[in-house]
Order: sequence, then C-alpha cells, then structure tokens
Amino acid sequence: MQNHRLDVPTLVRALKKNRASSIERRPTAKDVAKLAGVSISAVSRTFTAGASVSTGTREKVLAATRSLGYRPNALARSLMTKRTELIAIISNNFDNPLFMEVFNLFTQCLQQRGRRPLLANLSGGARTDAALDMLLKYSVDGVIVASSTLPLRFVEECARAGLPVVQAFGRPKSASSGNIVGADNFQGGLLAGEVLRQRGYRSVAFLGGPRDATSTVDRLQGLKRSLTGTDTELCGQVYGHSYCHEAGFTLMKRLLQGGGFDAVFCGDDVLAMGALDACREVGARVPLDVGVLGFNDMAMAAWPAYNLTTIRQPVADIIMMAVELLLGLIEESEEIAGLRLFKCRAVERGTLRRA
Amino acid sequence: MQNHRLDVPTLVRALKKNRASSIERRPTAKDVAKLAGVSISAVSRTFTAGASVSTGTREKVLAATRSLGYRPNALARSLMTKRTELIAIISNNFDNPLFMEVFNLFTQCLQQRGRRPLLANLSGGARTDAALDMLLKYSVDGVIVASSTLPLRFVEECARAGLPVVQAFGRPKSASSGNIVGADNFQGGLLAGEVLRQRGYRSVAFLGGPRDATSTVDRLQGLKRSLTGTDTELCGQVYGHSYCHEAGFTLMKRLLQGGGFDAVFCGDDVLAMGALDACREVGARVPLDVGVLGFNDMAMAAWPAYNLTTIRQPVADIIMMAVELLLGLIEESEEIAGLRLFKCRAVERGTLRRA
DNA sequence: TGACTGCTTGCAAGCGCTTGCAATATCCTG
DNA sequence: CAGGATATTGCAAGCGCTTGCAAGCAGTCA
Repeated sequence: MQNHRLDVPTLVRALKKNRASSIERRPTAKDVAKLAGVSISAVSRTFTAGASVSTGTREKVLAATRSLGYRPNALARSLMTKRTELIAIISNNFDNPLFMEVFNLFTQCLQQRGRRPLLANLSGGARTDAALDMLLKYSVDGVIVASSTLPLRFVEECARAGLPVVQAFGRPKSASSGNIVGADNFQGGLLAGEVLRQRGYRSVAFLGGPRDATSTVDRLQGLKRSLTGTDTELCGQVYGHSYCHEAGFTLMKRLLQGGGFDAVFCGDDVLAMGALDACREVGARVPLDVGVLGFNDMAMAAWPAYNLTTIRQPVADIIMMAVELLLGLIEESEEIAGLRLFKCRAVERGTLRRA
Repeated sequence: MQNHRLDVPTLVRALKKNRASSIERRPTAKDVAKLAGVSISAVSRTFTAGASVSTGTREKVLAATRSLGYRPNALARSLMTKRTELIAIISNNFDNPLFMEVFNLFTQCLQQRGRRPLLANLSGGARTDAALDMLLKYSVDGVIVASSTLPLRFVEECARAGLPVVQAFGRPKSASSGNIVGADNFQGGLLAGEVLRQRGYRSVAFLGGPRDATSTVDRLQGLKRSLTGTDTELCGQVYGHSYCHEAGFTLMKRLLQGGGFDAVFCGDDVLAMGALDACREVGARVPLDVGVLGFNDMAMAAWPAYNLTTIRQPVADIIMMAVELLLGLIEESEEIAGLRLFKCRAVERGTLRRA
C-alpha cells in the first residue's frame, strides 16, 4: 500500500501518459527501429527512394513496419527535405458546374503523382491574403490558381514569395508575367464567328460574363476579328456580373426586347442555358428565330433539355499540362514563364441551324 | 590568391549555400529572435494564444516579424502540438453538381474556423487504402467523408486508426458505429409520398440510384411507408448504377414503355432531370400524363428548362453540423457517436400537378 | 528590509524525421 | 589471400518549432 503517496497531479499525469501510450500514440521510426533491431537511419532509408539499404535490413524494417502499422510522418520529413508534396488549389468558381469537372481532374491528376491538394476557397469574399498566409504557413510546394477571374495581385504575391505558381483557365489582364495554361479563347471566339457565319447567321449578339474577365474579353475579340470584312455583323454586346444562369436569362430577355439579331454567342454554357430559357419563355424559337452558341461544353450542355451547340475547351488537356508544368517548375525552379494555350473546337448540337 | 585551394565540392556547396540564403530561404523564428533581440521562445510565445509574453517583447517580435515577412511554420509546430489543423475531405461524388455546393460550403466553413481542407478524391477507382495512407502520413486532425456511397470499411478503418471522422450525406449500410450527419432520407421519402398523394397521383414508380446506397434505400422505405394503407400504390422500382443523368434518362424510358404509373419519385434531382428529358423525348406530358418528383433541390432544379418539384435537403445545415461535430470530436476526443438527421421539405415547382 | 507572490524569460530537451560523415562490412580481382 | 573498391550502417547534428523548468525580476505586505 503505497498508493496513497501519489498526489493527484501525478495520478492525472500517469493516467494521461497511459492513455497516450496505450490508445493514442502512433508508432514512429524509433519504434520500428527497435523492433527490427536496426538504427533509425535504416528505417528512414528504407522509405527513401534511392537510399542505400541492403535487402536484408529492408526486409526487417518492412516486417516491423507491417506489424506495428507504421507510417512515416510526412510533415516531419518535410522539415528536412524542404518538400511537402502539398499543392494548393485556389479557386473562386464554386458555382460553375464546369469546375466540378475541373476539381475532379486536378485532384485525380495530383494524387496519381503523389501530391496532395490543399484547397483554398476564395469565393464569397474570403480574403486573398489569408489564403497566401496559409500557403506559406503550410509550406506548399506549389500553387495552382484555377479561375478566370482571380486578381492578378494574388498570383504576383505568390511569385514574390517564391512559390511556383501556374494559373489555369484565364489569364491576368496584363499578361506580363507568370505561367498560364488555358484555352485559346481568342481562337475560340474566332471559331465561334466562323461557325455562326457558316450557318448563315448575319447579325450576332455577344452575351458575356464579367466585363473584365479576360476569358470574356478574348472570346469577344476573336469573334470580332472573325466577323470583320464579312457580311455578318456584331450587333450588340451585354455583360453579366458573373457566369451564372440568372445573368444569361435576364440579359437575353433584354436582348430579345431590343431585337435586331439572329444569333447570340454566349461566353459560357451556363449563360447560354440561361439564354435558352429566356428564349423559351418569350417564345423565340431556337434555332429558327435565333441561334444560341455556348462555350465550354460542360456535361449538361449535352442534356436534351438544352442540347447546346458550343465551343469546347479541352479541360483535361489544360489540367494535365498545368500539373505537368507546375511540377516541372518545382523540380527545376527555373522560370519558364509563358502562355500555353489549347485550341478549342466546335461541338455541334441543336441550338444552331445546320450549315 | 588562395582560391585555388578550394576543391570543387566545397565550391559547389558554397554556391548552393549562397543561393539558398540569398534567394530562397524564408525567415525562421531564429531570424526574428535575433532581429528583435529576444529568445526564440519569446517569438514562439508571441504566436501562441495564451502564452506568457509581456507587451514589450511582443511588440518587438511583431515588428521584426513584419520587417522580415516571417510566418510561423505550421508543420514544424504540429510536430510538438500534435495538431495540424488539417481536415481531410473524402468524396467520390465529383460528377454530381450538388457537390459543388457541398465543397463550397465545407471549405468555407473550415476556413472560417482556421482549418485547412485536404482533398481526397475517391472517384474513378482510386484505392481507399491510398487515401487512408495519406491521411495518416499527413496527420490530419480529422476526416469528413462527404458521400452517400463510400464503403463502410473506409470509415471503420479511419476510426480504428484513431482518426476522428464524421460522415456527411448518407450513412453506412449497417448503421452500427460512427458519427453521421445527413438528411432524414426516410422522412424525405415519407414527405414525397404525401406530396404525391395530395396531388392525386395513384400509381407511383420509384427511380433510384445505386441499389445499395442507403440514401436510395431510405428514401424508398419512406415512400413505401407513406403509401401503405392509402389508395396510392407503389408500382415498380428501378435502380441506376449511379446518380447520373444518363441513368435517369434510360431508366425512365424503360418505365414509360412499361406504363401503368402516373408519377415517378426520383432519388436524386439529376436522375429526375434525366427522367424529364426522357418524357420530353417520348412525348409524355409533365405533369399532365406523368408527375416527376426529385430529391435534393440543387441549383439547376430551379432553372426553367426543368422547373423541378423536389424534396430539399438542408445542405448548409448538414455541413455546418458536420464541421461542428468533427471539431468537437477532435477537442474532446470523446466518442459521441450517433445519427444527426435533418428534416427535408418539399419545394413546389412545375413537375407535379397542383393539389 | 526581507520573505513571498506572480510574471516573464531563456535554456535545453525534444517532436519525428533526414543526411553527411566516418567506420565497418562485403565484394572483386589478380 | 591480400588489397582496393564499393556498399551498408550507425552516429550525431539538425530541420523549425514548443514547452517544462528554474532563474530573474518586479511588486506586495508585514
């Protein structure tokens, strides 16, 4: 009976310790080393590609690893290696169904390459400096900015902080610096113009997203260029506050009230769907009275309710290239700044009349 | 001239060191301490809530911090604190537009509480053990499983590994263990039955998602219960391989060929939209010939092209509760296992006839 | 004045891992 | 089998941070 000699704090500590060791504590390299009868270094080296370990010790270590359920602590490792394998994905497009596809592909692509996506949501007025703060605190290896409308400043700040960053989908207004991969929106606009002309449309209206989004601007420029010197004219352009259905719907109603056009080129499929719904409501027949052309080719564009003719941007190619490029930047840490643009192609469906 | 005494390796090392210090190296607590004329501990304590620092030293530290652009390294910190503030979000629903909203809310909610969402994409045949591996290697504080169809095994494995985990949207088939928050799918099904009866429908077909998804099962059970003992009968049930448009479309066509029903309750809005498109194609008038009722109330359900009457699940409530609960679990580390279900409500639109 | 209290502060150990270095083991070749 | 080349191994230092502890330092009260 010497139990009564233990005071309360000591007891509490003992209990905690016990709980920690019996229930909680995850095995460390030290535990594995002890069980395997080797040094901690040996354990570390078995889990480091290209390190020098004999098959004998490797086997012993692996056996101990299995029996303890050990997993190397990636965070502790990063302290020495200066690599976390964490990649930040920054976006503010959480309302566009296309980005479901974008996130899906990005995360899958990163996972396949052994990287972990850390998400930063910049929609709904979240501060960009808070996002930057987290990137730095968590030592991400690189940053992917997936958005057409994120402020140039953010990308610049990342770069200044020495973070490799590539921007996917859309480019900053002053295309000065940075690595950008996206669709060739100008060429897409060009293509849109050609398609519309071929189908015999002669007065095209443009229904775009935010006036200052480069995606919108470039697509319009392409369209303009493609129509200059032809018998088809650009006759009006309207802009929405964002790429949303409601904007497409109200803007299209406004256009239809004005009249004087036989087709509308929308800067985004969601806008186009809004526009189609507006046509339906007003009783304008598509594609007889008015042709509607979208942009992106998101999954829903193919659904029969819309059956939208659209300009497809090669989302998968863009994403794979963006990841490739970012990992390259991280590896070499050389600035290979530049634009990488993928060609768009037209997807024929039911909202333009046949050629 | 003693340069020639430096051998090549030494030179290389010197160069590297130089590059590292001049270009790359981010300031550490040590740098701040030196500049501020205090100890490293003082720096640490300045950034630790509740630690004992005089306002004098705190000011000095903060000044040095600003002038160097210092950010505490969250990963190094986690080594001692055993907290990373990383929360894993696991999902395999990257094809359902509803989950755009889900991700948006989850990430915002976590960010607001100072946590970082680490994403694991389990769609497209990614191995669940690889996901678990990453959770453990990166020492996430907790796990949110956002899916209705993820294998129970995964949740169990997390729990066994000592990871606090809550499952949002849908529950494992054997509801034995774990923390689950979601919509009350049974009540939703009940409600669906009532709504359909009130509207005078007498023969209801059920068009569900995967046969073994509990969301599907529960909704059907609710529907059945609600119809028993009434003059409305359940007359047929079909299941899709997933909650996708194509499944809804083909299943509905099959149902329409068979005939013998005047309304269909779909286990998901996307299925319902597929069903509506099938009706349109076949020429079945909605809601005259056949009523269509969805589930979820995703944004697109309100778009005029579908204008879908549906059962709404309170996504935002579920997500806030899930986060709340998870953070609680992490804090207390007590198992407060249980189901937390939110009531669904009906959203009246145009695909059911009026009462 | 001196003992006592309550804050601050720096020291040093340590979180779980990597890695340069030197010692040791292993393998070849003649 | 000697002798050199190559491979493997453990030691110890260190990554950037936190934290228990004891020393230092006012301030308080008798």
